[in-house]
Amino acid sequence: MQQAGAGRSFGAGQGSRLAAGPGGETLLFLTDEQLRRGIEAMYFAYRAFTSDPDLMLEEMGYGRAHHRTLHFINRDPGLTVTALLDVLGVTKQSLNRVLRGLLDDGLVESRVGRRDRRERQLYLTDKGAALEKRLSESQRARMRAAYRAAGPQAVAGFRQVLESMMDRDTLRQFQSLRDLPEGKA
Amino acid sequence: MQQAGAGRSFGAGQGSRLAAGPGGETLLFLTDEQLRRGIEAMYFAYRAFTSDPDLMLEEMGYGRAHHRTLHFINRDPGLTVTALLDVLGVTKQSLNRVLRGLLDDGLVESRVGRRDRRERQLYLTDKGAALEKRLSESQRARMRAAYRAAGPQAVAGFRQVLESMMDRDTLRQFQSLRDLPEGKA
DNA sequence: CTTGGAAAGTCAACAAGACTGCCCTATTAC
DNA sequence: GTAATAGGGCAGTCTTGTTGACTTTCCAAG
Repeated sequence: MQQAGAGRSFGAGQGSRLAAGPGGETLLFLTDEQLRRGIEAMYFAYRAFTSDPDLMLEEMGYGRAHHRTLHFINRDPGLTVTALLDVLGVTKQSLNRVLRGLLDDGLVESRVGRRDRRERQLYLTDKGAALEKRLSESQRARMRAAYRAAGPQAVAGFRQVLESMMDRDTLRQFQSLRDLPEGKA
Repeated sequence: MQQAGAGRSFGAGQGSRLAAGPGGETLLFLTDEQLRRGIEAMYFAYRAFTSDPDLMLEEMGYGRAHHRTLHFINRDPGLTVTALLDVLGVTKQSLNRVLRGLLDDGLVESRVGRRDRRERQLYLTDKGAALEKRLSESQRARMRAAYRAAGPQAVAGFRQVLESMMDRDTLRQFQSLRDLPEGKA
């Protein structure tokens, strides 16, 4: 094992100090330099994180926006365009161009809403699901490897920090995405 | 305390199992769903993470590319254009437009290299340093709050996972950035 | 039943920030 | 003296985001 650099990580033990606060809780003193390292780690990791799907997408004329669209339709089949707009945080026009491409290429299917016939409910076709699977599997593989290399405690910490970094609305959005539709592999 | 959602985090204790591997090392069994949660957390957190600087930048007609440029010039004053190109991972032409803007607006200064007069060494002006400070302080504040909310162990885990997520070259780049120039506040 | 408004789609125009390819100068290295 | 390197500039393209304006479809309240 020993995935890239797993052994000699530079965690919180390097210059940061712990102290008991007035209420007894543990406080962390972090230097600006340590925070900056965290910022840079975030930048580089995110870049690496998106690099595998980006390569596949580029080959077939798609971009990151297509990936995100496929991802959220896959996670919540039948969601409306408005719901998708909300989770992606982009404008209708911006999404529409991407969505039209996916519809034209037969990766996504748009059905008239059952409750409200103005709404369009979005589903992946088999072809779309296949691409989504390819894309997400590459990211899962990277995430899995990182998790394995860093260990269970690190995984918990990773998620805690990421969640704490979100602002209220984003966190709410993230958490409302909690429940998945079916136990798909 | 209790920054947004810090308390009820969904770390590794929810469905993941630990087991002793053949060599005695601890193994983590992660479901695809848990990995997907990690992927989404990364997406939402990164978006939140860049949102504060993005707002400031937009007000003054800059973009994220300007931020990154200022960041790396600030971290390593006097670095050459090629070095900056390398760390940003973009093309010369792409950087050039951004860099020209910063030079024209008097945020960055370009001096002829001392060793090699073909090279241009880049420095922030006072004005540039002031903007960089504003931008990075907003991100440091967010990072600091997240670290405080999540705790020291979480911080270590966060960084371990991020590092493990980088591929070889990215990690090398990240780690070669290790040493900072001076003890600036 | 009509009308107001919401949901969705479409068209046009624009900007940032990536890209490629090509050309040019200054300077260093061989 | 020539080749290679560092950098800059110009032209054009692409993706993905943005506004603004307009239409169609459709539900629901008057």
